[in-house]
Amino acid sequence: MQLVRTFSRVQRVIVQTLAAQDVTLPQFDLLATLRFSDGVTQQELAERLLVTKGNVCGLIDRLEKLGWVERRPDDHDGRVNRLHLTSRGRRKVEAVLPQHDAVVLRMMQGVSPDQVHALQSVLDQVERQATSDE
Amino acid sequence: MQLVRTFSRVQRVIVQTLAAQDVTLPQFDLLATLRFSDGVTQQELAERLLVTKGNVCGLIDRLEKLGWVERRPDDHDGRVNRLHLTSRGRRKVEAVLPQHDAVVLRMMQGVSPDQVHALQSVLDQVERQATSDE
DNA sequence: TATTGTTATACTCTATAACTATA
DNA sequence: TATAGTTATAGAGTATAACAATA
Repeated sequence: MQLVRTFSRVQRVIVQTLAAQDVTLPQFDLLATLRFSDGVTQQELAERLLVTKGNVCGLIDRLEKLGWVERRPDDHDGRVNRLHLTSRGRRKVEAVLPQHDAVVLRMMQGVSPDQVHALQSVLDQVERQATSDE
Repeated sequence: MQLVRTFSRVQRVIVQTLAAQDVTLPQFDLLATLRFSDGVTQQELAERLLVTKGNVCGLIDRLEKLGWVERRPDDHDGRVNRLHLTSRGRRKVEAVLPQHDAVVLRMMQGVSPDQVHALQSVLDQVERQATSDE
């Protein structure tokens, strides 16, 4: 399956690009999610990232140690933490995103707008199907 | 970037499918490569899988312990190992491949033949570009 | 009781680099 | 010397499961 091989190749390029900025893919995934959903709980985040709450806990530990993320207790529910980017964390993700996008764009060079459009609808379809598999 | 999110999603589904058959993605990658290139050296394999020879060494250690792969010394060069699937290994990969393909096909459900064709040319392009980035 | 988050354990994968044996 | 493979180390990520605190 060419599809899978190309996916792996693309991902490897992305991982390398992130590594050059000292971020892992799961970390970037988390930061990028927080950027749009500031204040989510760890449980919500685990569901969104498709990992267990135990793993999210470890991820956040590392990101908190890096000073990019912070836990704040929920006002109404003593069990819940709400997650927020620190200003350093926001600066970090804002710095990484353009480079990330640039790499993806570079890999999409030579793909015509029509093809991009077609790809988009294919991806929508695949996304729906992949999500329903879980 | 929708592209990246969908890629991750697809890969996660694939990893889960492989896990249900007690194979990791790197292991499957290696087995599938050996299936078509029986007798490659560890160095060649490392280049093909884009990991270091040290990592390939560990991967093979685990696969040898599972009885799926074996190292055989090269006849002419005392430094070289050539890698072969055992019969159990071949049975394993032949058992996993159809399920793997089925999952990919299922995710591609609802994508028209025209779109698949378009996707193919996009992937070719992306593949070329991604490879040149390294 | 159920849920949120934490902790412990074990394993795979990866990067890096020093090491050996052979060429 | 250069190359093929091995070994050591350290770290991230993941799965699983037991645990504490709160609801």
